[in-house]
Amino acid sequence: MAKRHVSLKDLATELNVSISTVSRALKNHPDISCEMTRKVQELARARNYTPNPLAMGLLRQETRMIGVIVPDLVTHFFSSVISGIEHVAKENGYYILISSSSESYKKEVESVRNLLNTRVEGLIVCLSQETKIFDHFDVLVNNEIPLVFFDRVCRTDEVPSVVADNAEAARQVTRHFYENGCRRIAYINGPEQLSISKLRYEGYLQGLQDCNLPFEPELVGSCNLSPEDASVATRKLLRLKNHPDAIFGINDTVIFAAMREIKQFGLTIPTDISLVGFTGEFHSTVVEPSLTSITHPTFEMGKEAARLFFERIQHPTAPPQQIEMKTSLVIRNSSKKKAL
Amino acid sequence: MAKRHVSLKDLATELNVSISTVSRALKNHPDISCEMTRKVQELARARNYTPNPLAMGLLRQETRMIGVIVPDLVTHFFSSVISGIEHVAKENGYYILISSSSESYKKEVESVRNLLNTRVEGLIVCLSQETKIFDHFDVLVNNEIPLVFFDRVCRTDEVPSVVADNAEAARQVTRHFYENGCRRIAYINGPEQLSISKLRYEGYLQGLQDCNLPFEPELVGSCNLSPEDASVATRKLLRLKNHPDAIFGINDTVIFAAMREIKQFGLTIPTDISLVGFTGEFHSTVVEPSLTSITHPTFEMGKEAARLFFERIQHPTAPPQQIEMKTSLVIRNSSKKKAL
DNA sequence: TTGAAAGCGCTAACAG
DNA sequence: CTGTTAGCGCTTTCAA
Repeated sequence: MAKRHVSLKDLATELNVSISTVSRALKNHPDISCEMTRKVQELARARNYTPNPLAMGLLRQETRMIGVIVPDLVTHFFSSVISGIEHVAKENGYYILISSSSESYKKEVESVRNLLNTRVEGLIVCLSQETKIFDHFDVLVNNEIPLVFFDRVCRTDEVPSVVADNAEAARQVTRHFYENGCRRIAYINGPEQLSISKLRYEGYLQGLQDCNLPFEPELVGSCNLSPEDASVATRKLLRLKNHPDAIFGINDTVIFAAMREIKQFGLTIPTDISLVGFTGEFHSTVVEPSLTSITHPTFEMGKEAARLFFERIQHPTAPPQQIEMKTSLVIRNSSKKKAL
Repeated sequence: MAKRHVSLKDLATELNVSISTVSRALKNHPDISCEMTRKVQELARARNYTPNPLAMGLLRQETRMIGVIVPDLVTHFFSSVISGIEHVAKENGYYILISSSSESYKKEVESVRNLLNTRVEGLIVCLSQETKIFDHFDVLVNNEIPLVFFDRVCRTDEVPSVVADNAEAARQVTRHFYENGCRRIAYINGPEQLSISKLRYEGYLQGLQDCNLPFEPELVGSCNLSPEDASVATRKLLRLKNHPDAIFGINDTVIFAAMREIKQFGLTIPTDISLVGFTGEFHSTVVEPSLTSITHPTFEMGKEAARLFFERIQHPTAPPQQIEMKTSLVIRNSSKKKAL
């Protein structure tokens, strides 16, 4: 802050009045004479006065800051959700403080602590993939500090959350495969503790039932969400005596890795293996073949999360809502079997 | 902040000592008896005391927050740079306040104002593509408020900055094309006011000279950085009576759009047209053909920017450095002409 | 219609 | 070794 900002005191001194007069004049308090009010406001503008949020924060016990914890900053999904959060936050005069957990439980716990120490007014969080224990949110829940989860959620009976219609989407994908002639439909899941893993897996199973397809355990892979691990899982599927004719991946990273492996294995998409991902990536359209995928309204998810957050600020004890965002299956070339 | 955090006063009351004693004990002041120090620190831990940064900020006139303004949040380049900034900021106990200008001059100006009003200690900025006037940084420069530019920069004689070796990289790309047999090398530039546009264009020209290739104005396109505009620019190149046999794009968005257009036009990459981008995208490897590209050390750029920022905090009036990051040309399939 | 004073949480100079 | 006091910028009683 180098050169100090001008304060009420500065204005007061210059006008030879008291600080409280200036304070009141600035907010058009009826007690103050029009004359005075005008003079003060004029000077304030001239001197470029803006109230010091630190002082206000100290006084009102509010910082107008929201802490946001995401597993990473660089994937499209998270940066896009953050963008949505930022949008609504800005509308409400709030700033967001972003912290990346790098998919690490330990860092997530630290981030919660640090952000609270910074006196954010609450948190919007997407769980790291390692997180299996949820105690670190006790402080928030017990003290009625606003908390909202998105995408990867927990404790939904106590904490409001925003999610995609995960199960339904996965079910739809499975049926889409079936309708395109696939009969050995594989699924590459994420870490089992993640809500999205559970739900998308369930949807997959339901989809199989819908189509009267048998469930075959060998067709279900899983991975932490790294490209490397996804490649391993894909190769395992490819090496089955009877490889799948369709693969559904839990997210972008997984499906792009799978795509690479399939090509490298010498198989053709979609002729040999159809592929569908769960992604909002711009790049779905730029890969070859273009990728059929379930598309999140990511920006909207961020906006919803922020909206829930502000509701929480208003009514910290209201029963927690869960908002389910509709996804849509965008059909491109990776799932269109040749002549049908 | 719902339930108030515990304060020094709370601890003092509970221990029946003065606030200053508690304050000193907490920082192991030699004046305080071991006995007292122990007792205080124990209680502080038990009550989960953490100093209130608002109070500290007010007192010390520092907020430990850096404002970061980027053109957008969702492209890999920016989210990755932000990630780097966050990393170094965290190491120094600082938080970053992110604001997106959405490539709009007006929003950039607003962001500068808002962030300063929030009392960030300084700004790290990448200019919006619309920005041609740089007055909004006067406040910072004149008041010695730390400011660092990255990637798209201005006023480099007054403000420290981090950039890629733009000209050199573009020159290298041009030569790479030449060495692979291309003779009609096109370049799709960004808005001319951007430093990166100027420099990469210069590099392109130098490259042509190096190879003794004539400069042909019709081979230079330009666009704002949207996919749509990039497509238009590409189509214009493709419709030349004698279309280029190589295209270099100023960034990811442009080159991916170009890739799509070329395919749609019925031409083959790299046989008909070689393609090289300026990108750090993971997706370079997933498109078909895989994309040869100049790769930024984006995360490192963020770290450097933050480092410069902290130097600036230390020495606000030191002569401004410009750090040039080495890029590297990663050769993949999009630029390998068949039999050479 | 205006001013004085207290207090938000903290530190530091000054007393004792 | 510990307490008192002032002050960072602001709002808000309470007094005048």
